[in-house]
Amino acid sequence: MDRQFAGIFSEAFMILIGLYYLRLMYENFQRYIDERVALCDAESKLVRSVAVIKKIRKRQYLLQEGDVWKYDAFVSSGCLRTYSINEKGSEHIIGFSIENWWCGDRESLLSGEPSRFNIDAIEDSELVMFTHTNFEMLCREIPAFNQMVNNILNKSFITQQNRINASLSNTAEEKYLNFVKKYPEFALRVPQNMIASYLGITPETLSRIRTQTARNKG
Amino acid sequence: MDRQFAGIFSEAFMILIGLYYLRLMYENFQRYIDERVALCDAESKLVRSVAVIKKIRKRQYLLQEGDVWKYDAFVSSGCLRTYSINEKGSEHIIGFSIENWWCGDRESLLSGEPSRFNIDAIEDSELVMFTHTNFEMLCREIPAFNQMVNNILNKSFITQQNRINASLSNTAEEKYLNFVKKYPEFALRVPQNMIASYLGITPETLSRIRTQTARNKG
DNA sequence: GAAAGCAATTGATGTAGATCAATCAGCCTT
DNA sequence: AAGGCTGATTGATCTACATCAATTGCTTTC
Repeated sequence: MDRQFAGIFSEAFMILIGLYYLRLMYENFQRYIDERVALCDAESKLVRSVAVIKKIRKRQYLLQEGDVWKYDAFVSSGCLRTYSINEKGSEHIIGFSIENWWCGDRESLLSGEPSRFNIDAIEDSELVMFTHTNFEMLCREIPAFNQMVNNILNKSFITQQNRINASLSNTAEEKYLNFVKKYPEFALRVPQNMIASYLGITPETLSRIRTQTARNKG
Repeated sequence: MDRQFAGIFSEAFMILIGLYYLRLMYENFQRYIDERVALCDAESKLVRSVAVIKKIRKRQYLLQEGDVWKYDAFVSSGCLRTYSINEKGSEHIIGFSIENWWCGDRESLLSGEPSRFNIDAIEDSELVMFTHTNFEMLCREIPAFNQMVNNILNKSFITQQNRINASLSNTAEEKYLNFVKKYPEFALRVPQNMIASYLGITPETLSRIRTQTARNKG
């Protein structure tokens, strides 16, 4: 009897912990939204009602090449990478996503074609996801939400433009130094070989660049 | 008396020709819109009422580094390039815009900061331009217009994503062959040295690639 | 706590593509 | 028709970065 009680208790406890975590994970997204737009109570509830929370472990795939991507996904904690694999079998990292970034393959999402990219977790991660249908509904129903999404898209566009410019104009060393300046968080969390891949250089070259610049600084 | 009449006549004639051209230039934009959205008469007129038509000559600047870009610009004929100049003084072409493309510097437009890019005409060109304030008004007043703009932005984002992927994954030759496949119009109209700059290779390398691939095809 | 993976470093060597330089061809100008 | 630009081609050489290979220090795993 005692034991049974303990069992029930611990089960209930686990459920509570589970709910608590879910709340935490969503709260980060809530905060992100609140910082950007002022939603009324009904609107907030609408958003919350279609949000799906997903946890994925380090090394786990969120998307595999060949699959169709159907979500809009917000990273509430952790870190993921989006990358392609070319015919020669080498990986090239298109982008990283940490807390408060979005991730996914927009091309596959909008075209309905299978993705040419892979996305996997570099750290255990937590996501707030929306099916694209729901996401479009939110954009339609909540103009301010739509406006926010638009801003994000605009910013991403600009970021990519700058990355293209950098890839054309800069040497390997310049690319790395600019990267560190622009994304110091990444430089600390992401393994060096992945940063190299993102910059379009080999891990060996990046290692040499680092020892050289460190030497020059004294 | 005769001569004076001839003068007036020819002047009126020139004005008519001028008006005719303006109509033509705008018509291309009108067609572009009509292919994408169904606007009612009042909406079409609203768009037309804030459109400004601009002609620029080959080699003329549309935007110079350091200036703030304030427009949304549609290319109704001709061809332009957007490029940056790095500290070493070398030019790098970020993008080309031909008929039915848009051009400008979104970063400067949205941030209000001076642009780091130059835009000039590769051919005599005709543009339909909107001040950003007017353009935002159109997006606000005409939901379908807003939707169209959003689609364009999404597509541009995807295009850039793919360009980044190509720049990381492909050899110079692959980049060129993909470029020709994807944008055959450009390959014909744009001088080779500019294509090289766009691809991030030197004109010499591009020339060698071309002779080699031609030889291989027999 | 040994074994197995994985990431980073360092060295030796290779190469795609850059740079430098000269020539050539097609133009616009006068 | 002649000179002057601009862009393309070709050759010789150079170099930034890649590739290959070995070593070392880690985490992860059983």
